[in-house]
Amino acid sequence: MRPTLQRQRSTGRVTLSDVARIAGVSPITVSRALRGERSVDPALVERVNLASAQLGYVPDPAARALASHRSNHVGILIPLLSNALFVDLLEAAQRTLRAGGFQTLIGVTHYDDAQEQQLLREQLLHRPAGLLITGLDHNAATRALMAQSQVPCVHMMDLPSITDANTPYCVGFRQTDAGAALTRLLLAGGRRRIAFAGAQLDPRVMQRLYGWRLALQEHGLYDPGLEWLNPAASSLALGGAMFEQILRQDPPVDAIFFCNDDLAQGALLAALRLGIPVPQRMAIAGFNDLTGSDQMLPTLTTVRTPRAKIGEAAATMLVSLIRGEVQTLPLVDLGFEIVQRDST
Amino acid sequence: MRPTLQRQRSTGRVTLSDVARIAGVSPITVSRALRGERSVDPALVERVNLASAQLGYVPDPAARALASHRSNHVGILIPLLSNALFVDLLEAAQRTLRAGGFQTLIGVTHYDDAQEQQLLREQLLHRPAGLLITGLDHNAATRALMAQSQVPCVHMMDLPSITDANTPYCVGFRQTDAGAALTRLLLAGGRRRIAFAGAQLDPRVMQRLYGWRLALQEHGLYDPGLEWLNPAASSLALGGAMFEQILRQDPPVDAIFFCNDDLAQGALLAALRLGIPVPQRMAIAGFNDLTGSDQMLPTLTTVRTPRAKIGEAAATMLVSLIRGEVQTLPLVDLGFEIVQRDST
DNA sequence: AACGCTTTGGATAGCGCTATCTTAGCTGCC
DNA sequence: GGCAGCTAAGATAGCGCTATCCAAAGCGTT
Repeated sequence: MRPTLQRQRSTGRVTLSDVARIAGVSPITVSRALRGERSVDPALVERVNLASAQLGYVPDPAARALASHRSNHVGILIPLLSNALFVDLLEAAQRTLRAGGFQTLIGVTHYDDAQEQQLLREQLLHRPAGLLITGLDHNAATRALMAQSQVPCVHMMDLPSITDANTPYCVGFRQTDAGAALTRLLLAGGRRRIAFAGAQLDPRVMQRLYGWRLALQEHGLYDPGLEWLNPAASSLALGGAMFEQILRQDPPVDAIFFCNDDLAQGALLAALRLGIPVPQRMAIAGFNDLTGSDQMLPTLTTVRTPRAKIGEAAATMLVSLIRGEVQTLPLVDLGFEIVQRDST
Repeated sequence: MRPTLQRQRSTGRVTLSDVARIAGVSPITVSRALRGERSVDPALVERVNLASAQLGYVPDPAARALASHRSNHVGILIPLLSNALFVDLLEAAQRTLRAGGFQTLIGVTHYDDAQEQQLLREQLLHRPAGLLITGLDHNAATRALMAQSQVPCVHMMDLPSITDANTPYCVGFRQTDAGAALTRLLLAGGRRRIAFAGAQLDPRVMQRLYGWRLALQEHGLYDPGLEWLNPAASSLALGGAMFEQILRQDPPVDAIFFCNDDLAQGALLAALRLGIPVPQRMAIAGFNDLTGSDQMLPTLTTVRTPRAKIGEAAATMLVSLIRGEVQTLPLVDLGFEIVQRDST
C-alpha cells in the first residue's frame, strides 16, 4: 500500500542544500560562497549570505571534517591546570584562537610522556587545524606523531638553545637567562651562598637551575651541595619543608632561589612561623610572579614571566601558519622581567 | 589513453572496509562487532578484533558523528580556570570521563551569560553525548538550548532548594547549610559580631551568605551592616583590602566569614602586615579549603568542599545517563566538612 | 510439515559537506 | 574566424561510517 517506505534519516537540521534552494544556486556554490573560496560572483555571495542568515544555517563540523579532512579545532597540550602559569597561558591562547574562529581541544599531560602521546593521538584523530604544545622536550613517538601529521605546530614557553634549518616554531623566553639574571641580582645584593631549590624538575626548572649554576660559576661560588632538587610536585607545603631542610642542613646558606613562586611562598610562610627574618637572615626569591607573591610578608622577589603574552603570540603565530601566511621568524623571544621586592 | 581518471581522495587511512576485507566479513559487521552492538557471533568478533588490531584501525570520529548524529564528546562548562576549585572539579570529571571513553570539550564561561550561551551552542554543534555544567542558574536561552538538544546533562556544585517532578540531575552540596554551619562554629566560639565578606557574588556565594544570615538571625545577631559585598573577582589583594576596610569602618566586628579562601588568605596576610592578632582580635574563616590554607599563619579555618568527588560523581552519573542505565536519584548531596584551624 | 518468531549477517542508502572534474561563456591573438 | 587559455558555475562522486531494511537460518509449535 504505502508507496515508498522512505528511509528518513534527516534530522530536520538546516543544510547547505536548503540554503542553496532558497538562494537559487547549487549547493557547491553555497559552500564556496560561505567559505570565501575562489571567486564567486559578489551578487551570488550576497544572495547566499542572505538565505543562510534567513534560515539560520550553521555548518555541520562533522560533515565538514569528513569531506575536507580538516577541522577548525586547535589542540592545546599543557602539563597541568593546577598551576596558574599554565592557566594564564591557556586562557590567553584560547581567547586568541576563538577570535580567529578556532575551537580548542585541551589536553592535560600531567608531565607524563605516555599521557601526552595518547592525548596527542586523540587530538590528531580530529584532524586539528593546528597544535599548541608546551615545551620542546617530547619523546620520540610524540615527535614522530607530530611530524607525520603535518599539522602546523607552535611550541610555547621554551626556546631552543641552538637554532638550525628545521628549528620548530617557538614562542617563549630564555629560562636559562632568567635563572642567571635572578641569581646575579642576589649576588649583587651581597649574598655569597645561594642555594637553588627545585621541585617538579621539568625542563624549564632544569634550565633555570642551569642559569643559576652559570651565574654562580662566574663568581667562583658554585658548589653542588647548593642544589636541592625534589621531583615531587610543587606546593606551599613542600616549599616550607625545603626551606627548613636547607636551613638545618646548610646554615651558611644566605639566600635561596626557589624554582617557582609556590615553593617560595611556602618558604616565606615557614620563615614567619619559625621567626626567621627575611631577608636579613635569608633572602628568598621565586619565579613566575604568581598571584599573591606581592601580598606575602615580606613581598616576594621573583621573575615576571610573560605567560599571557606567550599564549597570545603563540596562538597568533599558529593562526597565520594555518592560513599559510608567510612567517618571518620561527622564534619569538618575549623576555622576562626581574621583580625586586622585599624578600631579597 | 589513461583508462579511468580515478578520483583518488582517500587519505591512506585504514578504514572499516579494510578491516572487513581482512576479517572476511562485511563492513557493517565490523562496525557492529567493534561497537558491541546487537549480537554478533563471538567467533566473528574475535576475527574482527584481530584484523582491527593487526591493521591498527582507529575509527574516524567525524565519520562516526556524521553517520550516527552522535559523538563521544562531553561538553564541560565551568566559570573559571583561575580558581583552583573549578580546576579540581574539572580534573576529576575529565579523568572519569576519559576512563569511560569520552573526550571532553572544555568551555570557560567567565561568569558571563552570553559567553556561556555561545559556548554551549558551539558544543551542541558537535552533538555531544552529554553535558556537565556548573551551577543551576542559567538564563532562559541557555536552558532552552539544553532542553531542545535532548542531550543528557548533569549540573555540578549546587543543589536545588526545592525538588519537583522535573528536577535536573545535580551533584553537589548545600552551600546554604555550609554557610550556616561555619557561622554557627564562629558563634559557638563566642563571636558576637560576625561580618560576611563576599566577592564575585556568584550564586554559590549568595547561598553561603544566606546561610550566614540564617545562623545570625537564629541568635538575633543579624545586622545588614555586616554584609560586605563586592562584585569584583576574588583575590588575595581584595581580601586584604576588605579586611582593612571592615576593621576600619566597623571596629566592633570580631569575626569575618570570607566567602572563599582566596579572600581569607589575603586577610590573614593583611593582619600579619598590620599586626592584628588573629584570632584574638579577629577570627577569620574562609571557604573551600584551598591549597595553602593549612600553611597560613595562623592556619585558616574553612569548609572543605568535596569538589573532586563532585566532579567524579557527576561524570559517573552522566556516563550512566548516556548509557541509558536507570538512575536512582537525580540529586546527590556529597556534603561538606568544617575544618577548624587556628584562625578562629 | 507448515507456520510464526527470533536471531544474525549483509545490502543499500544515506549523514552533510567538499574535492575534482566538466562545461558554458568569454576573452585574446595569430 | 578558429582555437588555446582563461573564469565561474554546476555535476558528480565520494569522505568513512551507521541506520534501516532484508533475507537466510535456526527453533519451537501445533
